[in-house]
Amino acid sequence: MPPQTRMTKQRRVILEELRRVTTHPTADEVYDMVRQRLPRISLGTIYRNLDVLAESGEILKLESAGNQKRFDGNIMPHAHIRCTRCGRLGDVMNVPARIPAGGAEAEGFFITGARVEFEGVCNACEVTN
Amino acid sequence: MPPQTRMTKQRRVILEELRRVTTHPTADEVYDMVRQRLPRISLGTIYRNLDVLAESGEILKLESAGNQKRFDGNIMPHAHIRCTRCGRLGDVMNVPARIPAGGAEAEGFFITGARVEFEGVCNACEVTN
DNA sequence: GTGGCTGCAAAGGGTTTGCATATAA
DNA sequence: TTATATGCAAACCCTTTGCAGCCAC
Repeated sequence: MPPQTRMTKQRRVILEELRRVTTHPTADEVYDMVRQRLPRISLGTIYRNLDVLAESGEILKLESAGNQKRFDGNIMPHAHIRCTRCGRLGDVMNVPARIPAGGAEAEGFFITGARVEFEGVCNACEVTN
Repeated sequence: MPPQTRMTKQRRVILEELRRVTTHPTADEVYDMVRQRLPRISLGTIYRNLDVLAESGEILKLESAGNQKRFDGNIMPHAHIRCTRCGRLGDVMNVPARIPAGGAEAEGFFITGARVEFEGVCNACEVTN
């Protein structure tokens, strides 16, 4: 049987902080947020809990472009918009159905484009299971 | 004025190898490919040239999900599909307009989903220019 | 009580960079 | 000739991991 998980103080606070914001923080940003309530928590614990919480479906580990992974306490499927300068990730609630060539203002961003990425399992991986 | 660039042997071979394949290699995969022709090239040179070539628009640095960046010698805009197991990135030429709930076989992948990511510049970055 | 969890620190993987030398233009 | 590019190696950033002690259940 799969190992049990324990709702430690650290895990609970990480989850609370992630649900409190809509900013899709990186692991070190979560670290800063949580440290204000649990000053002795370690970055390793942050990473371990983010993985556990993503694994159990309580948060989303965002498979988005960019150097650092970002996390989302809102598990409802929704699209994101990424700032190509600073990497900030915003939620997309209302976006014009058509983005004109010059760009469009929406969601606190000047939107310049969109990208579709399909995902699946390639034949090579399907064979080797 | 911007600094001039020189078409060195290394840069030319990197570009040729990238145009020869449709596999969207990572930097270290490019390294392996190029080393067969230029055994003394260094990984640092690979990274520097991939950046220069992407900057000048001769190749694409793919802003895709995943840990490692991937590069594309085909600069025509086109969508990609990523293997969630091994990270392999394929070109999307023909995909069913509708992916059924169970998934669909296409492009050498078993496609399970798709993700849209908008991109632009956030208000904070627009202000600080 | 005990197995999962923590803090700490070291290691890991991918990428960038400083420097002396080589070379395209 | 000379500024750009190279090879090498060290540094860098983000993330993962080994370990001894701790604590949720």
